[in-house]
Amino acid sequence: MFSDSEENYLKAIFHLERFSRDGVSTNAIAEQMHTKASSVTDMIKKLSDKKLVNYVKYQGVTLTNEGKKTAAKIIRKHRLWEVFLVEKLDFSWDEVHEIAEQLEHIESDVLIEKLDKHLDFPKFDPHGDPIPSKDGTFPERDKVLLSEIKVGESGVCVGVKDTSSSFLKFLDKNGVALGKKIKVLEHEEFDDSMRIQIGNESITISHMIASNLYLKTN
Amino acid sequence: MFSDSEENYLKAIFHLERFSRDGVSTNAIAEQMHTKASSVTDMIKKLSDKKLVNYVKYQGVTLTNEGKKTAAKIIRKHRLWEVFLVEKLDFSWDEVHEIAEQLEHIESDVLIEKLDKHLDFPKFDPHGDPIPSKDGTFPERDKVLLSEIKVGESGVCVGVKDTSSSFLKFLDKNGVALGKKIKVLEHEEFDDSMRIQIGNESITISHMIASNLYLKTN
DNA sequence: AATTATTTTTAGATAAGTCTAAAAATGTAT
DNA sequence: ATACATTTTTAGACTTATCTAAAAATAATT
Repeated sequence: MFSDSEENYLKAIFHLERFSRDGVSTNAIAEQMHTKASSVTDMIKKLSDKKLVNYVKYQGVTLTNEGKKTAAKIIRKHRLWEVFLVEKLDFSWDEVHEIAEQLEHIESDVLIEKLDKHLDFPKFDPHGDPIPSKDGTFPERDKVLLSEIKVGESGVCVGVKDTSSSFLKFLDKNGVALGKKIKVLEHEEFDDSMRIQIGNESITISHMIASNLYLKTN
Repeated sequence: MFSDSEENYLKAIFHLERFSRDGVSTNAIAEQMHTKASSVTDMIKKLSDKKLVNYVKYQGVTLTNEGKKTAAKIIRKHRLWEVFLVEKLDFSWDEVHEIAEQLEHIESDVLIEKLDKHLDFPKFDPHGDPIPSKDGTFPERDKVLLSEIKVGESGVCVGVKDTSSSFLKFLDKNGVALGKKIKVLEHEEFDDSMRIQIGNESITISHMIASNLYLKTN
């Protein structure tokens, strides 16, 4: 249906659209895709011809409904494959991104529905990100950044904001994982660092860390 | 490492090499790949530059050791994915080829070893074809074509020669599957058709069918 | 408002993979 | 062995996706 490259652009625009009120800029896409602005313009024109984005010269792009649906489908595939890699093949959550980047382009509707079933219809991927349903809707979860939680309160870790390998490795090293209960013990005004309880351990984390961890508080 | 196209050519040459004493001809490759002879020549030159095939103009090609190793690796991936699709995702054996054609190009050594383990190190794919090991060696199985088996003798179905969807569908329809016991009841001299016992049924099959089914006789 | 800086687009080039049509080499038959 | 047929290669063109460098449009600053 669409080339890998087209799919990657759609995905990038989808992610960028959530952080920009109006159109997504050419440069923003170029940075996200690690490519040059001129290449982006070329591709945007093609996507526009195919009615996947709304494009006005010099004004950036937005996804059409068709574009959004297509992007959601790719993200669905990516995240389902990530669940597979972690749950079934025993990968750790910081190793799966590159492989899922490849697997997300495999074309077969039957495959992805069977995979979904095999994984027992997961709603969130190993990083806590929502898996869109077949029709493109994202399940919502009321999650709060750890940095917003008051001393004495606690929650369960349900996701990360930053998904870089180095951050995920840091979390693993400190016993932080999805499903773990975290309690805020202290909050240092000066630098917004926190002491938190996780299992039997109590560790100190920087604001940088706390503002990239999502908890579900109930 | 190699492009999808290069990998597909290597695979095609690998399969063709087993049926031709000397080099594989350009036309043979073109037919196998559903492409034109001129395209084959172009690709052959590239593979030759990369030392994956031995090429002398107008003389056809043979795979180098490196080429053979690479081809075996792709076939390994293809067949492991086929096992996954049938065993884990509940596809039937006639539906998996096209999807495996895509999955075989996913690049990750760790992935394929973890998949192998997840599948409990299978030696044969759903069609009974051998899965090469990591180092490129193919497990052997002493199998005989059903057409070679004498009246009164029996064996267990372990593979097919033709793997076309229409043939596999025919087999399913007639209750033939891997692991099924088959006994030869009659052999018609005139057209080499056979009456065979499979489970409680007895069916008549043409020579065309019998010469595309492998049995293990013991 | 005019100038400077930044962003975006265009123009032209390159690489991979494919094709058609024509030329060259090889194989076959009288 | 000469002529015909087939196979293979070459030459040139096309598509997709990318790039650099220059031009055009927009944004920012004095």
